[in-house]
Amino acid sequence: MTLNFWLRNRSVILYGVSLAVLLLLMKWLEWRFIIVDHAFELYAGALAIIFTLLGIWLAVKLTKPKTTTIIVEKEIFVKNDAFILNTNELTRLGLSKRELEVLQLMAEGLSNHQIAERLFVSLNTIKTHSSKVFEKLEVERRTQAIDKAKKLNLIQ
Amino acid sequence: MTLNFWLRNRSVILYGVSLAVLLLLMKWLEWRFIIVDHAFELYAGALAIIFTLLGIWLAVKLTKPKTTTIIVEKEIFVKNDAFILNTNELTRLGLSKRELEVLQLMAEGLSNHQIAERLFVSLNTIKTHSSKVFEKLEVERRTQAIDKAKKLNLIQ
DNA sequence: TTTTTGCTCATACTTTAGGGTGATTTTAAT
DNA sequence: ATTAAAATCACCCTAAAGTATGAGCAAAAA
Repeated sequence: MTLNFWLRNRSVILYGVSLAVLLLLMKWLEWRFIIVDHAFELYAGALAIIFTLLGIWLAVKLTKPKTTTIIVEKEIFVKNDAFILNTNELTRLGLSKRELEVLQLMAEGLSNHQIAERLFVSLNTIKTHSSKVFEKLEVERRTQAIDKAKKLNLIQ
Repeated sequence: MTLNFWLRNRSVILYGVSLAVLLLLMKWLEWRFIIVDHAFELYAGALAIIFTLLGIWLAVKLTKPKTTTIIVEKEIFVKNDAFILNTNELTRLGLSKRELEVLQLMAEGLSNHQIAERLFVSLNTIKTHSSKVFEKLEVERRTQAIDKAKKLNLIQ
C-alpha cells in the first residue's frame, strides 16, 4: 500500500523533494555568495525559468496526451460482379423463364444436347427454345445471343 | 461534476497542495534554522506557483496533439470495364496472336465465315485456328471457349 | 544452316446448330 | 369456361461448326 502510493505519486514527491533541495541550495548559495548585485532579480528570474520548465515537464508527464482522430476515407474500387437482372429488358424482349434458362446454359458452353439432358427435355424442345430466343433477341447464332444477353444483363 | 473536476485535475491539485505543504515546511524550517526575510520566501513561493502554472498552460497550449489517422475503407462499386489481359495464362496455354484474335471475334458472335472475311483469310483457315484454340483451351465448342477465355481474362 | 513455329489453305467427313412447320399439353389470365 | 401464352415434341432440311489429315510458306529461333 505504501509502496503503491510511492509508485503512483513519485512524480509529485520527487518534485517536492527536489524543490526543497533546490531552495536549500539556493539559500546556501545566497548565504555563501551574497555579495552579488541584483541578487534578488537573478534569483527570481532563475526561479521563473526553473518553475516554468517544471510546469511544462509536469504537464507533459501528467496530462493525458491530446489525440486528434483524423478519419480518412480510402476509396476501394470493387469489381461489381453483383449481377442484377435487367427485368425491364427481359419483359421488353418477351423472353420466357424457360427461354432465359436455356440461354443461361448456352452461355455456360453447353451444347443443345447437354441442355436437353440437364433440363430433362428432348433435343427438339431445346432447339425450339433456342430458335425463339434468337428471334426475340434478333440474332442468328448462339454466340451472338450470349454476347447480347450479357451486355443487356439478362444473364451472368 | 465536482468529483469529475477532481478526477480530471488531481495531478494539478495534488501539486498545488504539496507545494503549499512544502512552503509551510520550508517556513517551519526557516523559522527553526534560518533567519531570513519572510517576504522573500512568500514571493518566491508565489513565483514558483505562477510560473509552474504558466509552464503547464504553455505545455498544454503549445504541444501538438498526437494525431491518430483512421483509414476508413469506402467501397466504390465500379463496372470493371478496364480489361487487363492475363498474359501469364496466355503464354501458359500457348495461344498465338492470331488464335486470340479469332477467339475474340468468336466471342463477339461472329460466324467462322464472318471471321474469315474480317481477317481476309479463308473459312478453312478459321476452322483450323478455332480447332487449335479449342485444343489449347481444352474445350469442344466455341461457346465453351468463349466462357473459359472470359473467365481467364484472355478476352474482353 | 537447320529447325521450329505460326499462319495459311485444302479436302473429306461428322456433328451440331438453326430454320420452318405443325401439333399436343400444360399453365396462366380473362 | 374460354382464351392465350408457354412448354413440350416431332420431322425435314440446310447451314454452320468441328475433326482429321496433309501441305506450302515465311519468319523466328536454335
